[in-house]
Amino acid sequence: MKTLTSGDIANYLDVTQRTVIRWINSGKLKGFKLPGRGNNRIQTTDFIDFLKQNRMPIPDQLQEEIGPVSVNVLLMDDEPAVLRAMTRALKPLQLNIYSASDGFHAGLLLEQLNPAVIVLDLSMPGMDGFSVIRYIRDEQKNSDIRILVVSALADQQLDHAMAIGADAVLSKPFSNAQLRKIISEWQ
Amino acid sequence: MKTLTSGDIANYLDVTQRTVIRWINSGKLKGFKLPGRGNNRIQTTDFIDFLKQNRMPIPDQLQEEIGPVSVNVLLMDDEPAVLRAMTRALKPLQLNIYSASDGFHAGLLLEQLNPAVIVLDLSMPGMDGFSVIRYIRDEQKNSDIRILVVSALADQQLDHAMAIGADAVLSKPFSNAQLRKIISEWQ
DNA sequence: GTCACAAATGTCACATATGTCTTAAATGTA
DNA sequence: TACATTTAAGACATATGTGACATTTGTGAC
Repeated sequence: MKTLTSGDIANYLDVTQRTVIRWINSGKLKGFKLPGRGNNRIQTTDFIDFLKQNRMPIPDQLQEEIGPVSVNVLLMDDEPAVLRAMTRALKPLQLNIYSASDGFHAGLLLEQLNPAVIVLDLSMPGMDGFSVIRYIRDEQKNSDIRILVVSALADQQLDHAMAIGADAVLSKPFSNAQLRKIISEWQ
Repeated sequence: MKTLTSGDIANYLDVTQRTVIRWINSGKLKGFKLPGRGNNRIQTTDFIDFLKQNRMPIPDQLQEEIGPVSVNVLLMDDEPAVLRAMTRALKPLQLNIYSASDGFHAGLLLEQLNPAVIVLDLSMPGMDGFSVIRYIRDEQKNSDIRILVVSALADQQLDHAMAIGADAVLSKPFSNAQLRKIISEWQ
């Protein structure tokens, strides 16, 4: 179990150790206390989660520890043709692109890949797109996932998607360039 | 009696061995001393108690020590009423019962729980029950999962389910006793 | 712009927990 | 047995948590 001290994190982020301790005590940063006087230890993975959740850059030294991170993108749409088109459109971005055409595989891949980005069609048979967004946003473990909603539904529905946690929406039909632009901005 | 040395614990917690010895000597961590020079030994259970008391994370390697692995059962059916009925029926068996009423949650829970048993309705909207069976049987990691198919479809379909990997089938409607009997035989 | 205000972060001192280093003895291993 | 490795303990160095207070930052009103 690799852990960091409050001082380590203070150095990483160029903040005072005092501040790190306050984050820990207020629950913003997960950690645990040694039995002595309560010196703090933070697991590296928890620290990285903390960084991702707050959209903070990951220090170079930590990048080495966790190895090269593969950026996974998960496309959810019930039309295979749309999936193929989006895959082609995103190919130049050098990401690992996976796609699911039904709810079962969407759920499977979401757990397996822990993707950085999800492109979600709101209207898939047997699966409520809104509940997918809600699920992701309620699971703090997944809360650093970026969600792009693509749909042919009315603007009102898209607004609702944004309200419950989507990071961006795109009305169908859209161009490859539009899709690429949004995704690439999240790298 | 499985015991740990001060060095073992130091490694587990990413602390100095010197610190572990201080915890033991101050009574914070329960242990006993060998007659020679007083080298310390700590029982695994005492160590785990210590971790729990101080709200410290339990290292992965020790997870197995803390008790029997729970047996998870995953029910997949699109009708909540059926899920509730099956849950009630299986309650006496003392299992951890989870249920999914759509493909998305079915996939999620399958990955999360790594269940020992799956009860699968073949006809769920937006999800092909046969492809679920095929998926599970193709993934060797999941190959020890028992699959019980419940369905109102014709016998021919049930035979096909058996052919591609189901362990048992049950025609709807069925009794609580029938369901319990099959699941309990798999324990 | 600037003014005010609240919240977050920084500074400092002090007691103490933890780390470092060394050495001799115990334990592991063949 | 003989050798390698681990261990406990002392002495000292360093890092840590806390409280009280100073400073900076973000925000909205004017």
